[in-house]
Amino acid sequence: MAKSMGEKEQASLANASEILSLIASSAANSRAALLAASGMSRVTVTQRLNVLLGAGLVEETLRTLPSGGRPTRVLGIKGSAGFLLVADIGETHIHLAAMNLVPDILAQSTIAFSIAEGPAATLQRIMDEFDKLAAHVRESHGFLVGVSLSMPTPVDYKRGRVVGPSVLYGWDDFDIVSWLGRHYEAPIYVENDVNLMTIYEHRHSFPHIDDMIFIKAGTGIGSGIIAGGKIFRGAQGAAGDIGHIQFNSPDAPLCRCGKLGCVEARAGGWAIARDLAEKGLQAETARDVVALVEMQKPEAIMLLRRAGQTIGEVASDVVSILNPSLIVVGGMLARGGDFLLSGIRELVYQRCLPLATGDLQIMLAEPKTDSALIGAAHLVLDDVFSAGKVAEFLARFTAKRPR
Amino acid sequence: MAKSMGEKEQASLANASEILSLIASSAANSRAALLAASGMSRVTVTQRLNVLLGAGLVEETLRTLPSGGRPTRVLGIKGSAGFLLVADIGETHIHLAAMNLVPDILAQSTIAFSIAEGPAATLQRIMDEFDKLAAHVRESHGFLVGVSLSMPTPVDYKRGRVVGPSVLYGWDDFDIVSWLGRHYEAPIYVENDVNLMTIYEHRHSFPHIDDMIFIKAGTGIGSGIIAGGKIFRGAQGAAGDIGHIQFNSPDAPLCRCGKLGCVEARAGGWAIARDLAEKGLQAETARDVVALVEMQKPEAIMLLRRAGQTIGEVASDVVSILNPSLIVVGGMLARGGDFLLSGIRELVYQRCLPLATGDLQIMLAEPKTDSALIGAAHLVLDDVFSAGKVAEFLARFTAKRPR
DNA sequence: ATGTATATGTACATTTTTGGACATATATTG
DNA sequence: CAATATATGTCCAAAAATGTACATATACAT
Repeated sequence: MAKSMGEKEQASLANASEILSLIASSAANSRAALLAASGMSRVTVTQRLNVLLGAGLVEETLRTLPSGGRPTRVLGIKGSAGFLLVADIGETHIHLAAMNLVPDILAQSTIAFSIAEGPAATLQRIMDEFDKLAAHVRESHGFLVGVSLSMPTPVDYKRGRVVGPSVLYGWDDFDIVSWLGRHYEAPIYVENDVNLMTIYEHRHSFPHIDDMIFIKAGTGIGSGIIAGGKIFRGAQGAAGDIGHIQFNSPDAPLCRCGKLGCVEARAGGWAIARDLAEKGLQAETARDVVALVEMQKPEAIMLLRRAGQTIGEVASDVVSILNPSLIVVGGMLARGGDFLLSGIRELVYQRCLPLATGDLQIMLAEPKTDSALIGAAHLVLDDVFSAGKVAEFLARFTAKRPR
Repeated sequence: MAKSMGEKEQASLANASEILSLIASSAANSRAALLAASGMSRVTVTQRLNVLLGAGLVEETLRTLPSGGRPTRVLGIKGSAGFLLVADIGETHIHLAAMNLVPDILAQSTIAFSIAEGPAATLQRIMDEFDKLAAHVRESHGFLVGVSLSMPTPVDYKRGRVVGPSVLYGWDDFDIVSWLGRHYEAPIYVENDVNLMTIYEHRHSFPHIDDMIFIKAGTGIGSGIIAGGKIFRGAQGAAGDIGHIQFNSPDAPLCRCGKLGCVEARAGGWAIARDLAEKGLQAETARDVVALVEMQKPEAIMLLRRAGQTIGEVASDVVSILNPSLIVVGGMLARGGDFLLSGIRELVYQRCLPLATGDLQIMLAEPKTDSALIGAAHLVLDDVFSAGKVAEFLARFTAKRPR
């Protein structure tokens, strides 16, 4: 009898997948909205929702919506229904975290990273660290929902690996997803850090904007594209790679990529530091550049503004091509205040047609260290709860939780 | 009793919407595929499909797929289940057609167009001409499914109107969709011609390519973007407007838009004609330019190749930003043979990172006069049969057809 | 406090959908 | 030609979803 009960509930959970997907994707956050969005009858919605509430996957939040009558109870995924393991691989350090499904960071740590170690050894160290982090949360959040890695390089998202020659020698074409997949019974995601920061900005600050660009101006220059409300990756996952667009000029500087006159070689943090050093100022990194700007050094301010103009030049191309309604500028250089931004705005308004700039907003991102990490969590959650994959999630949930 | 039968069939038709959508969108073209795609039981699929077959909306095509057993009968929308009225407004002429749902052209005509007439008078003349065309097909294709207009200007698709100052003085912000909507009981669509040509290329020649660009090189220069398998329009419908991206150079020519050094002012048909005329050759239009190239005039060949390089320069920006897997080049200048194409390829391969160009194809479109018209039809059909709108289509179908 | 509006739960008869089981159609293979 | 594989139709009992009616919860307005 107990078994048949278990089976029954399992079956019901499987049926509740559509409801779960709607709630998780924020497509519907109340019973009434579920009714409208699902097209199912009230009875069915109630039943399936009750299954989800009973299973602890969904909860009624404290928030209610005024309605002129009994207030609407707002529904949401229960943050503690599971946990995620995410890691942001930088050029010198790896930042790791265990997160709930909100997603909030529950536990985090940082370990050193050396490219020389190679992918397998590095991934092994990440797994070891993940084990420690998981130990903190496994009791309270029982269920590993997904694993997600942020990479400082181009990533072919579909194939789950780093592509193209990049700062990570030896990682090119290493099948990260398969390697990690052998050790976890949860889906693995690998994505480029700029795309993840873009997802964070979109999901966190501008969820209702469908077409936007995030520009990361740090050591290098990169961007991420939200098109029709979703991250746009292109054929190889290389979309948004604006750092190596070239401009002709007599003094075109040599870029790290071997070409002349790339945006990055003109406006990247390393390029500004190079130019400052030439002028006798102490600067090696993007952080140094910002420090000099904060110290009101006129050379640094001038170069940051000029970098903004260069970025504005590509940004104006992006605006002409994509016609976004918002450009968010983040990365270390964006912490240098409005000098960068005003340079960007200047060029965009100068070079784009009024049609494209009429409703265009250009603004700085709020400084946020963990944005790639949180973006990596959103990536997992969006995929796992997507219409096509909720069923799979529910199957794993049912299999793993204690009966 | 007869009435209750009618109601019954009507109700069944409404239920068949999902099946219809799957067939119309080519997401499933056989009973087995419908089973898999819909998730419904075989019995239900059979029943609903029979309703659609009975109503004459869907048919078994003559084509079968080999299966190692009884061959799969391929299903498709019945072309004669309805008709479309489409018009392609050019700068001097309007090309109109009545089309079936394949979509094929059933009847067509061309009328003169003068901008001075203004939108209301022009639309009235289009409607008159549509009436004549509809007379030819109403008997055999009873049901007006949709009306679609191709415009030679930027269009805000969502708002259904021409936007921005353009060659169509007086049309800016005129609410075309509402105006026509008062006269037809069918949905009205208005879209930019380059986007429609892009849709045609995608749907007709490259349906399985998800990320591609169509560049129209004619009098002006424009482009359309397919991102994730769908046309991408941006916030105001101005995405793909590459003709007015500027390049700095000492000799930057003045553009029609008032800026200096736009792509169009360097490589558009009018710009090449201008340069040829300066060299003493007889040329006013893009067609003249191509004629001179076909006559092997070295000046014309040189300028066409240089135009290709200029277009290649923007194309390389587009590739860096969007990472498409295909660029198709069409428009009048594309009929000048490979000179334009080789210029484009040269610059793209020179300026883009290998990651983005590795799997990139760049090719000429097949010359096709009606591509905007057919694209306009695809636009209607894709929307009308989309998951969210099939139900509405079925309701109109049921209401209009004779009982 | 009372009335009204909206949100939400539940029992039950009715209608739909599903899962098999069984039957037939039409290829390919030997 | 027989054997086999896949495609497809249909009957029927079982399961699921729906519509309806009735009941309760909680806010706002008077």
